Parts: sequence; structure tokens; C-alpha cells
Amino acid sequence: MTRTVTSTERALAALRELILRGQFTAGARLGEVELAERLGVSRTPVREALTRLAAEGLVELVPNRGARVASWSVAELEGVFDLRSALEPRLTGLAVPRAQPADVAALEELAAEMLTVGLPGPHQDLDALVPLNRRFHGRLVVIADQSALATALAGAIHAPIQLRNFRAYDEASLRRSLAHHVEIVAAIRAGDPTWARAVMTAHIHNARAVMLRAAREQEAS
Amino acid sequence: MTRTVTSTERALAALRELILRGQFTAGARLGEVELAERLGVSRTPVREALTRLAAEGLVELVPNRGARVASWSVAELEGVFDLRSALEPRLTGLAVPRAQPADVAALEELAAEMLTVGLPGPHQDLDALVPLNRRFHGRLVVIADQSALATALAGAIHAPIQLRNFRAYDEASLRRSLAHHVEIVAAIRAGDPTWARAVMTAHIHNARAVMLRAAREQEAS
DNA sequence: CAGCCCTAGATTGCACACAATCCACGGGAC
DNA sequence: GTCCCGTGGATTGTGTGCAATCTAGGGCTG
Repeated sequence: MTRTVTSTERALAALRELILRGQFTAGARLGEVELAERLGVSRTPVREALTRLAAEGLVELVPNRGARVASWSVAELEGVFDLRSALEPRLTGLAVPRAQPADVAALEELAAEMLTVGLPGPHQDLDALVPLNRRFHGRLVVIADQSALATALAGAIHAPIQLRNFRAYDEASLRRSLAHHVEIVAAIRAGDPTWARAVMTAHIHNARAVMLRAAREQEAS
Repeated sequence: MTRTVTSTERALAALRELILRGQFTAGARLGEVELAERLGVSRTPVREALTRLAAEGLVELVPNRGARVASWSVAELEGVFDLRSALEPRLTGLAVPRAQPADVAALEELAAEMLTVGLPGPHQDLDALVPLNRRFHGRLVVIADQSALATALAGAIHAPIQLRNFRAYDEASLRRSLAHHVEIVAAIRAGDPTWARAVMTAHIHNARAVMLRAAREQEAS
């Protein structure tokens, strides 16, 4: 009894993955016919996928002029990180009392794996860090089980995709970021929401500093 | 040079207005053909309007089973108000230094008008309160000019539409709510973001208490 | 009589064709 | 040379028909 999946869903998932993986440069035009051919469906599901991605904030939709991959100015990025720092610590705090042992184990494994591929050494692979990071933060959202918060966050977490790799991080910031994940797991294991919230706040502000620096450099060029 | 509007936009605006005005009961089925006839367009723009409204959180979209007017459980409502109390005071604080004299005047007029139609007396008209309230909060969003925050809020502000009239308010709560609007304008005029944030926080928690009580009663029935 | 299957009607999902709109590129006027 | 305007090609917007899917109801089986 495999649930049949509609073309729209496939197009949506495929497109989101393409964008998140950075297959398009920020601001790149997304022609409907081109995407339709590339994904092997007609324009109709492509259009629907595009409007949904626009709602997620991944693409920008201009009437009569089609879709572009979303991009953010430095000012907008500041707003986005401001938002994240309001929402994500709160979400983390809510997740603490709800986390099951399986959740903690999963988070712990993700955090450990990120240490492996994130730190300098033979296993370093900064690109592998991106999906792991997404899964870590995504898991927290699932645990918290707050649909309103989740949808509100969805629009914000995708924002820094244009600086989507971790190459923007200097080594000190990267080590901090990886350590934060581990510490968040520790706080959850200890059942201490205040601790978890605090670390998440630091985590986001650390990322904010890195991203804004990178965005400023990029904007200056 | 009147900007031509697409059928989708008209359908979107019309549908949103219908839902917000409470022309449908919460959970009501929204058939595509029925809406298409009612709005005088084909199914295509209706479908697109529905997906966009789903993104706004006004309708729920189930694959192969169409659209329904969104509804919220008590638990979800709690989450929504939690979210609003995190975002809207912050937004209000950001709006304070940005408000122009014209903005303050507009807010003041709205607050005054709400007093007129809200308080018991010959001019009382609780239904007229709804759009005024929307305009007041919407104006604050415009003034703050924070697109990320605005989109995050958009999903939350529509939530209580099923209890969309102000009849759920007991008189004390209603008086408080109306007074809050006036006081927010005073705080903005004084250029005091802390004051504005505080009143907005109180405003939302006041609404939260009313709405949750109403929702519980409704759910119990 | 309860439960299951199967069919019929209704509804959504998708593709395609045509209409409306936009954008780039020349040609002309000043 | 610069600006304006018109035209052609490309792209998005919309209508419609058909396929896929769901839901309700009746008849069959145990």
C-alpha cells in the first residue's frame, strides 16, 4: 500500500532540494518550461511547486515575470536572524521536556557526526555539514511539536542559503558552532530548558555574526 | 496607467475576504468548481489562490481531497498566541522609531473609531470592529517594515478567525483591549519602544485569555 | 446482521492550447 | 548621440478536457 505521490509533490521536493543544494545561484531565473522539462512534468505542477516554495521563502515570485531564487540584502538578513533568535531558542526550550530518549540519541549522533566532518582533519567535508545541520535543527522542530512556531520558523531558516556552505565560517566560529550542538544535546539530556535556550541563542548569534560579515563582503564586491 | 490585475489576484483577494468575514464555517469544504463559478473564473486561478491561502494558514489543503477552511484546536491556539506574544511586541517596538506623523495620526484615528463602535451605546457595532482591528495591527506591520517578521506573523494573526467576532469578549476584556490600542498610540507618540512593547504584550495576553476561554467552551460543546 | 468489495458519481490532478503580458532590439525623430 | 516608440519573440496567465483518485452506497458473503 505505497502511498501514491503526485507530480506536484515530486516537483516540489526536487526543486527544494536543487535550491537547497545550491544548484542555482541566488537570484537565478527559474523559467517554468525549463523546470518542467528538467523535472519531467508539465508546467502546471511546476507552477504549484513554485508558489509553495515562494510561501516557504525559497523563491521570489513576481507577477508576469516569473520566479527567481530568493536572495536577501544585508538588512533583510539582519531581520531574519533577529527573528530566528526570537523563535528558535523558544522552540528549543519547548523541546526539552518533550524529548524522548530516541530523540536525544538521534541529536547526539548528528552532533557527533558534525564534529567529525566539521573539524580540520582527514574527514573534514564542509559540504556534508549542511544536510546534517538541517537535520539537527529540523529534529528539534519535530520534537517541540509546535506547528505555529514551526511554520513561522520555516520562512527564516532558509534565508542564509546563498551563503549556504560553512566556508564562510572562520575556524573559531566553526568550532563554537559545532560545540553548541553538542552542548544543546547535553542541556536536553539534563532536562534544563533555560540552558538549552541560552546555548541556542548563542548558536544563532554566532551564526549571525559569520553570515552578516560574509554578506557584507559579498555585497561590497 | 491602471495596473492590470490577474484573475488569480482577484480570486485570492475575494476568497480571503470571504473567509475573513466569516462567510464560511470553520472546516467548511471549499470545492474548486463551486468557488470558480462563484468568483467567475476558471479552476486554475482558484487552485492557485487556494495554495496561497494555505501558505497564509487560512485554509488547509489535503491532497486529492481538496481545501477546507482552517480550524485550530485549543492546543494549537495556545501555540499561536505564544507565537504572537513573541513576535508582535517585538514588531511594535521596532515600529516606534520608524513611525511618521501620518502613521501616528492614522493609528490614532483607528483607535478612536474602535472606541466609538466598540463601547456600549448607540454606535456599538461589534462586527465593524473586526476590519478596524485588522487595519490597526496591519498598519503597525507596515511601519515596522520588517519583511521576515511580517511573513512569520502572517500565519499567526489569522488564527482566531473562527472566533472572529468580538462577541467572545466580556465587557471588561473589551474595554481593556480598546484602551490598549489607544495606549499603544500614546507610547509611539512618546517614542518609547519599551512602553509600546509592554502594552502590546498585555494586549495579546488579554486576547489570549478571551480566545482560549471561548475555544474551550466551543470544544466542550 | 456485520463486514467487505465493488461500482458510480463527484472531485482533484495534470497536460496542453491559446491569450495576455513583458522585454529586448531597432528604427526614427530631434 | 539620445530618447521615444513600435514590433517580434519569449514567457507567464488562464481556460478546458481528460486521467487519476476518492467517497458513498448497495449488494454479496460469511
